Amino acid sequence: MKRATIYSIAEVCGVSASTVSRAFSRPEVVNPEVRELIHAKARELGYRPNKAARELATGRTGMIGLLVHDVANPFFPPLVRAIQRAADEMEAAVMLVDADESSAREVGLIKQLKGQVDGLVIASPRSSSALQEAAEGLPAVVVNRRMRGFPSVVCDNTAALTEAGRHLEDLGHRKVALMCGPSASWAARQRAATVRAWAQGTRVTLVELGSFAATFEGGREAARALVGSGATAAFAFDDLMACGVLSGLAEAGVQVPGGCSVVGCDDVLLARAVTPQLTTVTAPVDRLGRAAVDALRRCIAGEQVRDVRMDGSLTLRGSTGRPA
Amino acid sequence: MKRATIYSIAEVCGVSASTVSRAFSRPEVVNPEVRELIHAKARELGYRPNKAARELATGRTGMIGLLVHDVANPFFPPLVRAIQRAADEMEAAVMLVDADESSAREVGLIKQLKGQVDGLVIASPRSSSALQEAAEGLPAVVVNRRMRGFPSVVCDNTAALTEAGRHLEDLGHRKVALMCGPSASWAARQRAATVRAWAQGTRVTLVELGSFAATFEGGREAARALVGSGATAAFAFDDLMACGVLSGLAEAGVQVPGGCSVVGCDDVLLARAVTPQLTTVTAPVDRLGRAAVDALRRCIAGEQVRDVRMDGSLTLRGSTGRPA
DNA sequence: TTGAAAGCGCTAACAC
DNA sequence: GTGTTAGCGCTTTCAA
Repeated sequence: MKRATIYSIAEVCGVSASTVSRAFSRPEVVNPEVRELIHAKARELGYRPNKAARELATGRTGMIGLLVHDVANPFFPPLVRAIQRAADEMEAAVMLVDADESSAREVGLIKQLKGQVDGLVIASPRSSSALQEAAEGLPAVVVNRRMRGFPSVVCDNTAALTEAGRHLEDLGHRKVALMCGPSASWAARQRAATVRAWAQGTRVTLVELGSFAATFEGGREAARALVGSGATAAFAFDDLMACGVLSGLAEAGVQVPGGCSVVGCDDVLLARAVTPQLTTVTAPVDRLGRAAVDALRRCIAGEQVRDVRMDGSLTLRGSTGRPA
Repeated sequence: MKRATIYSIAEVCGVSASTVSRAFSRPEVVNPEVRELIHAKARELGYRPNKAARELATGRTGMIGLLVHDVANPFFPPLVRAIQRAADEMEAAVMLVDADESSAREVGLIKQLKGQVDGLVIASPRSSSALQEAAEGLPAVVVNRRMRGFPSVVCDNTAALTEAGRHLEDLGHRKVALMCGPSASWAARQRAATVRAWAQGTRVTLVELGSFAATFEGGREAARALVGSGATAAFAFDDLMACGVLSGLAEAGVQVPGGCSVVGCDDVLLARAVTPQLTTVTAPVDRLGRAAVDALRRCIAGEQVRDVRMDGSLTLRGSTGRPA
């Protein structure tokens, strides 16, 4: 009682194995009647093509790798889900690998992945030339950062962050803190640059704090720096940090938004789960994931792929308000 | 300039391909000198065994599937990470598939996975006979629930929840709410049963609310029910729900823990990110993941595998205190 | 439109 | 210890 193969089907249908193969891979070239017969029998026998055999013959695995910096960071799971869905639609399976926050592991993982996947989506905020080198020869796209040598799919937060700045200014804030993320992070640099650019030519004084780790703890640390800064509002690098800031401020007895307003970035689940809920920049995660897979598909097909950028949007919630 | 194969190495070394194959798969049976030569040349040529070929020959893929109900639920990412690490150590790759919270999708996914993986870790809170049927013939273990027909690795929260109950009683609570999770969830039933059992024979009156969705929103809904209940403390099904409860209580103007204490379960990242931080039952996620992979390995090897249970532990934080 | 046949890279008897 | 050989299941020329 073995699994059905093209041979067993061929036998049942009285045709050759190659015809069965073609009935699936290039249906249009086989006689419609024969094709239908083959499909019918295949279904009946529960035929499922053997991926390994196909891979061995074609060199294609039907899998795409997804390298994430740290699955436990709340930004990633929705992205993983989105990528998975998109891959699903193109009949590809996703092999997830978590770099465990270690850039060193990343290059090892990529090398392992090579030959196991047809292409790679890199969702890692840090760059490294070692990483580029490791991915050499493997079609790959980078998501949520730009990186030399790879097509990228990024969320552009410029407009939304600028809007957030104006929002703070409108509320009457005149001294705003910028709590920077890790300088190795592309997104952190981008966001910081955006906020600085916005502050130019406004009546707002920008106080730069940090950098801090892009973690909850990093945010608590940032809060301690924030308390003495005199700022009445603050941009956190991301929502995770922003939540840490909320926690730190609460501990210091500072009301939010009365004593200090806080703006996050990404709009992860967490952002809605804290009190007050975070004003933040919402990233179009589903679209990012879909675009990444799509770009990768084209990479694999050998097409030239252009960078994709899509805008984040400002989402106002309870963590911003008038200074007391 | 093609990739090295056992043949190219064989040629360079002046031995047969089988010897090269053996030098890797069963090194002890080949002449040490020859073996070293082969390994040296292999390294030099950058040889990486072709997984597809091996799979085709052996029938083993070297991959394990990981079916999660919803990666975006904060409970899962750390588990995914742990499983991944453990799999890594046994040279297996993890294929993650997200059921997108749909039990129906789960069975489809399992069928797809079949033949692509050597075994399956099922991390899904809902049972279904369809699921069992789908996994028929595929070595599989279930994590964080028990399920007929599969070995399971679960966190037993009985002791810790009971301890939490005593803690509340000691603090002076006499009316405690139990906010039940989805009745389809094994964990929800377990936890509810534990809390009920604890309440028996104490001076505490238990008020059962729900069931509610195991989501943040479900928690907010639960909070509305909680407010009118007269309870001064509440067990939430899990941390996510507990966070929703905090949010709902804040909205209703109820202080935590002064107006109402809240106990969560799982100790996800979120639990520490909210204010006040949640008193909760900490699950040994890393050990759960490791045990699951280990059990699966043995399943695949054909060994008889027994259920594994490990205890959760009570973690006291700010969300519990004396009733005002 | 179909079939025969070679081959993808590796493993696993089996014989030496 | 080592080589020979026969597959694993599929794709893909090439002929018919």
